[in-house]
Amino acid sequence: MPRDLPPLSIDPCSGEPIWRQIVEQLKVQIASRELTPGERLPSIRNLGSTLKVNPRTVVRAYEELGHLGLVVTRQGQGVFVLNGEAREPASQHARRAVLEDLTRRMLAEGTRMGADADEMLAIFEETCQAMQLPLSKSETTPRNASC
Amino acid sequence: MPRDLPPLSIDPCSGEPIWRQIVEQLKVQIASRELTPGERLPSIRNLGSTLKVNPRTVVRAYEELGHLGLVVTRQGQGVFVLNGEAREPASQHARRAVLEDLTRRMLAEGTRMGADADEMLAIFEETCQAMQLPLSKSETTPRNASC
Amino acid sequence: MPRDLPPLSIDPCSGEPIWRQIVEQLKVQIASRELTPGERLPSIRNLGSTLKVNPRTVVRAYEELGHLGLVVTRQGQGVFVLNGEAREPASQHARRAVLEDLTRRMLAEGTRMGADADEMLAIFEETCQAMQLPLSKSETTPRNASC
Amino acid sequence: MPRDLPPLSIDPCSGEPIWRQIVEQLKVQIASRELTPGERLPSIRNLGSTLKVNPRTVVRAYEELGHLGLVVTRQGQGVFVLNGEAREPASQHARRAVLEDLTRRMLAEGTRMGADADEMLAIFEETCQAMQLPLSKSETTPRNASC
DNA sequence: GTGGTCTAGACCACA
DNA sequence: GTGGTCTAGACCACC
Repeated sequence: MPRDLPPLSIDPCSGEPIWRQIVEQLKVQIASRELTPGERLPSIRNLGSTLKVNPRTVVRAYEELGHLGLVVTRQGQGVFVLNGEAREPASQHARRAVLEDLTRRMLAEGTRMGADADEMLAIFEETCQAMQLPLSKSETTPRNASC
Repeated sequence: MPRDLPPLSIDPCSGEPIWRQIVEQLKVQIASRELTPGERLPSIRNLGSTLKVNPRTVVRAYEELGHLGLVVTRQGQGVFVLNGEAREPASQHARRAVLEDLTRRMLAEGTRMGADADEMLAIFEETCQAMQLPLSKSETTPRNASC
Repeated sequence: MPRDLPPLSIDPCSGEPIWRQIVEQLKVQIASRELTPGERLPSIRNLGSTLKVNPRTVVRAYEELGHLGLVVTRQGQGVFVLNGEAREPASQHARRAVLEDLTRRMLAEGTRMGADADEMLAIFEETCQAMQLPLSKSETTPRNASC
Repeated sequence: MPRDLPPLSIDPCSGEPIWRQIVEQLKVQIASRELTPGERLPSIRNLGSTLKVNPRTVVRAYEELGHLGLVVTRQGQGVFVLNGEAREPASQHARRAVLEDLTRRMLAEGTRMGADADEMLAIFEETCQAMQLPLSKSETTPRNASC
């Protein structure tokens, strides 16, 4: 008996393709362990009717997740989340390029909307916590007040 | 005599539309003050031939920057960077929603590629510095002043 | 089965760009509820061939309506009229500035053509009625109820 | 000795051509008698330097006003406002078509920005008053309070 | 010189 | 079927 999976929110009016919206949200859920390795994703028909989108669109999203190495399709059984540790990580150099680019875009968008770097850092740290990605230098732990 | 403007790198094979690639890079350059308020962007024809893309594609990008409130076009003169301070910022609520989403995506992508939260925080801070967005960094300043 | 949509009249010889003519007429139709919220606009290709203009020109018009917050496009499905009530109104101050300017221009043009204020007021009131924008008209209701 | 003429405000960033902005504002000033028949407009060089625009642009605007029959150029002497009564008015039918169109656009734009018909009527009446275009049914005059 | 408009047509992505 | 992107080129308007 499959547990209730975390919901997805789709905006058909957004410029972003629906299949990509699904991919992005599932990527986040997998990274934050809301979807755990070995777990089965909702069936294509099921998710399609839940989100009120064409099943073909769901197929497109699951294919993309497969290409990214996050899920695997077992014929006739369904689509399953893969174990992250099993995948070999990208080179640090490649990671850095991608992450710098994403960070630059986030900072640019935040700046455009009037946020400063501190505000964005706070959001960054909170989001790490919310996604259960621990930061080693826990700057929110109490420091000896008596010092 | 116009100064040399920072270069743009376009990948026509990437799935991302060329005009959007231009927008993203110019957004970053404006946020980081590589392009300063009042400065003129390269002319449409000029940038088109530099990037080897159709001038119409550049027009599309400049229009989008105009809708984002980052540039204005003065007829017959060119397209100019607007002063960010003049724009009224988005509500903190709206900012937060957008920035949380972008951050979640970045963290998810980083996790997928094998980075941990500390590595991403380091990249975040370096990128802030590189884009000249100062952090007050109170959490790294010594706390033992009273010690 | 889509109903017959109200016709548009385009004058390619007018100095006004065709896409802007389309925008203006659709704005009026949306304001007067000739096009109701949720309704689909004619498809780009369809309207293009109807008006004998290039589909790109129609795209330009629909994009502008999107930026004005009057329509949204759903990928692969079409362009749909948005619910006006859902949009938050502009500040009264901003409204006033724009409307005063438009009114001044209308009065100036009418004066130039030999109309007086009463004639223009009559046209104003009739047009309100034709567009189904009800006036409370307290100033024309009989005031002698207590007499 | 020419009196100080009412100022013009030009926005080079607005999409509207500068020469048309000049035309529109002068049309309003002539209709409201801020510029009286027989009066001389500022010289082309003068207005060009005042508004910081190319003198050619001013020429374009004055030409248009000439075509509209609002001013006349006397070689070597300047550009003069014509007497409105001297022009024969357009047919009522033509007037009506133009004014209805302008009114529809104003109502559509106001509706988009969240104004209702009463608000727009109030602005209409105030603007008539500000432009010295008297309305015969003076709905703002006091009615017998004792009734 | 600058940007803006319109056309014609190919190709792709989305649902 | 829908809309989105890119190209190529002509022509105009603006300053």
